[in-house]
Amino acid sequence: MNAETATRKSFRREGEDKRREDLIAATLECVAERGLAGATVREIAQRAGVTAGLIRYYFPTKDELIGAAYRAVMQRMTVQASDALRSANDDPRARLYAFVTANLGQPIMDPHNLSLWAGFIALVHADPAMAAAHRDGYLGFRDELEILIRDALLSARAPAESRHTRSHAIAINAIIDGLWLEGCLAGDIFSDGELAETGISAIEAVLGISLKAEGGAP
Amino acid sequence: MNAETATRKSFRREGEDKRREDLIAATLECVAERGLAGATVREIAQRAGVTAGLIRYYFPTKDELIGAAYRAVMQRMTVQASDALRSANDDPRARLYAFVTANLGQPIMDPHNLSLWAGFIALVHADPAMAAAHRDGYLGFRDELEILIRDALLSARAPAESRHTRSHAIAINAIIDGLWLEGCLAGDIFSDGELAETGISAIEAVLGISLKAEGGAP
DNA sequence: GCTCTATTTATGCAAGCGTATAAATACTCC
DNA sequence: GGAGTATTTATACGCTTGCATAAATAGAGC
Repeated sequence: MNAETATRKSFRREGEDKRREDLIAATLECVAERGLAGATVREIAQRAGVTAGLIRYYFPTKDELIGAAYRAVMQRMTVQASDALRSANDDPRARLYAFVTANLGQPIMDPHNLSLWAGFIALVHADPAMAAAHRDGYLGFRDELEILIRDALLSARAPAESRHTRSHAIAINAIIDGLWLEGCLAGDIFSDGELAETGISAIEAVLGISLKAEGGAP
Repeated sequence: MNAETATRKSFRREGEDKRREDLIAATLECVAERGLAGATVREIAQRAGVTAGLIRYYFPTKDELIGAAYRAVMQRMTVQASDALRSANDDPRARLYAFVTANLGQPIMDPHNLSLWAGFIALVHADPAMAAAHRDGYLGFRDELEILIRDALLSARAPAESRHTRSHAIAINAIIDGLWLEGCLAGDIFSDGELAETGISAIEAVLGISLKAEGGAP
C-alpha cells in the first residue's frame, strides 16, 4: 500500500539455454507473422515475456539473434526430414521416397517456413557469415540426398558412379526445392499430395527407376 | 556573392514515366546491395539524384514503390526469357531448350536477382497485394512453359494431353526454379553451363524426349 | 537467514525512419 | 515575355529503432 505504486515486473531467472531458445522462438514467430521488418527487439522481447534489454544480455547484437534464428529454422527442417527417414528405414528406394514426400508435405512445406527462409536469403548476399551458414546447410542437405540416391540406384541395380549421383543430386535437389517453393507460395492451387506425387514421378524419370515397388525398372 | 549562400539545388523536370523508372531502378539498386532494409526513401532518392520528398509525389507510399519495383523485376526476367525465345523460333524442341538455358544462365541466374526476389517474397505472406502480384507472375510463367512443353511433345509425336502437360509444367517449372536458386546462391561451385545441362537432362528425362536433335526419342 | 552475483528490469539516448507541407522553380502556353 | 501550373526542393514532425547503462532482484551457496 505504498504511495509509490511503481511496482517492478516480477520475473523468474531461467537457464541460459531455455532463454536463448525462447528468444529464438519468439523471433521466428515475429518473422513469420510480419516479415523480418516486424522482428524488432521490443516485439521479440514482448512475445518472449521479457523486457527488451534482456536480449542484449544473450545476444551481443540483434543480427546475431537473427542469424541464430536462421540456423534454427534450417536445422528444424533438416531434423523433420530426417525423422521421416527414421520411420521408414528398410528399403533404400522407400527411404528416398519417404524423404521426398516429407519435404513436400506438412510441416516442412509451409508458408511460414518460406517467409523465414526468404527473409534470411535476402540477407545472404550482404552478410558473409550468413552466406556461410547457408552454404553449409545446402551442401549438407545435398550430401544426404546424394547418399539416398546412390543407395536407391544400387538397390535397383542401376549404375551409381559418383559423377552420375552428383548431377542427379543437383537435379533432384532442384526438384524438391522448386516444388517446395511452389507449394509454400501457392499451396491452395494444388490438390492434396499433388506436389509430392509430381515430385516422385519426376525423380523416378530422372533416375530411371521406380521408387514405389521393389520391382525396379520394368 | 550574396551573404545568404543558401542556394537551392538546381533541377530539371523530367517526364513522369522517366522519373518513375528512375526511382524504381534506384530502389532495385538499394535492395540488391543492402537488402530491403537498405532501401530507405532517402537512400533511394539520393541514388536517383533527387530529394526524398519527390518520391511521395510519384508514389503515395513507400510500399507502393516497393511493389512497383517487385513487378519490374519479375517483368524484366520474363522479358529476358522471352527474348531468348525470339532468337530461336524454329523447332519447338529447340525453343524449349533455349527457354530453359536462358533461365539458367546470365543475366537471369544472378545473385542480385535472387536478393531482389527473396526480399520481396518475404513480404508476400504478409501483404495481399504482393501475394496477388506474385501469383500472376508465377502463373504467367507456368502457362508460357506449358505451351512450350506441349509444342515440344507434339513435335516429338509424344502424347500431349492437358492433364499431362499440366503436371509436366509443374515439375519442369520446379526444376528451373530450383536450379536457378542453386546457381544464384552458389554459382561458383558449379562449372560453366553445368546447371543448364543438368536442367536439360532432367527435363528430357521427365518428358521422355530429346531436346537437342530433331530425332525424337530413340 | 545472509550475502553475493548472475540475471533481469527500467529508463534514456541518438539516429534514422516514413510522411506531411510550404516554398521555390522550371517549363508551357498564350 | 509574362502568367500559370506542374514539378521539385527544403524543412520539420512524430515515431520507432537498436543499443547503452544503472538500478533492482531472484536464487544459489555458505
